[in-house]
Amino acid sequence: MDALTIQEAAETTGWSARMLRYVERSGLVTPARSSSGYRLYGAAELQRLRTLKELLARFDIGLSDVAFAARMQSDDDLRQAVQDWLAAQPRRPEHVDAEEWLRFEQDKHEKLLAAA
Amino acid sequence: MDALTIQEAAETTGWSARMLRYVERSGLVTPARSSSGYRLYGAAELQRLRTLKELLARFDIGLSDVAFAARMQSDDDLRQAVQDWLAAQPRRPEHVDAEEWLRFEQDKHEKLLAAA
DNA sequence: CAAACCTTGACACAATCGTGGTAATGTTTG
DNA sequence: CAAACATTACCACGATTGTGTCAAGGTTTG
Repeated sequence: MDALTIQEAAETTGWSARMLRYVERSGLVTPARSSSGYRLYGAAELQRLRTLKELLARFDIGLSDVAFAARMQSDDDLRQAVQDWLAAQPRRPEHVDAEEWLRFEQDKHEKLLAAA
Repeated sequence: MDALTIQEAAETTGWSARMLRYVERSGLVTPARSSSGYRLYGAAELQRLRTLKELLARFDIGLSDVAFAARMQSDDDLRQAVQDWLAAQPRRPEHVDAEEWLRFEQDKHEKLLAAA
């Protein structure tokens, strides 16, 4: 199985060569290097690039989001701290005022409409 | 009264009133509302604001990062897709590839020369 | 050797994030 | 009632993300 240069990889994955370098800088897909420094994309990298593209599009998320998820996965302290913080909020505010505030908002809008 | 207005909450949490509204818009800390629409920060929200501030500072991450983590936690499909993608990652960059590729290339050249 | 690649670095630009302000207007309170 | 405070909506501005392009120079290859 041979490896593709950045331009070839770009053509077969739908990314631009510029973005392949950016993706690499983000730490998400790191191709091997030839002895003279050329990036070499193998089958594994190409597959990861294609699925990454699909992942971003499907959920409308960014490279930075996936990079953060990767950081959370590799940094135990970070993952623990974030999950602890998120876990401390399982339910919605149960305030009875919510409903009343909604009516208030509606009133405000009606007033604005009436004033026009 | 155990609920603070936005200005009082700002003073006791270290956030600015402006940022408390921004944090709310990010979906991370949502105070209750009075019947006239005023934000009401209770002990739980104040605590969450303080720990959130500490979390961001400690790991040098942004609100958007925590917001993404929250989205991953509540969206099963997203979490699954991201974790699947990350799980398919090669353990660690094996720099063996460059050498092997080099040998492969040399072989190819030798074969080509031999065939000529 | 020359064309066509590759590399890093830099300039550029739109969009978003993280903050701070101000304005117009409604609410609470001394 | 007036001062103080809330609300939303907007303007502003630096930093980051995502993307393109171009320059200067090394590499591969016909």
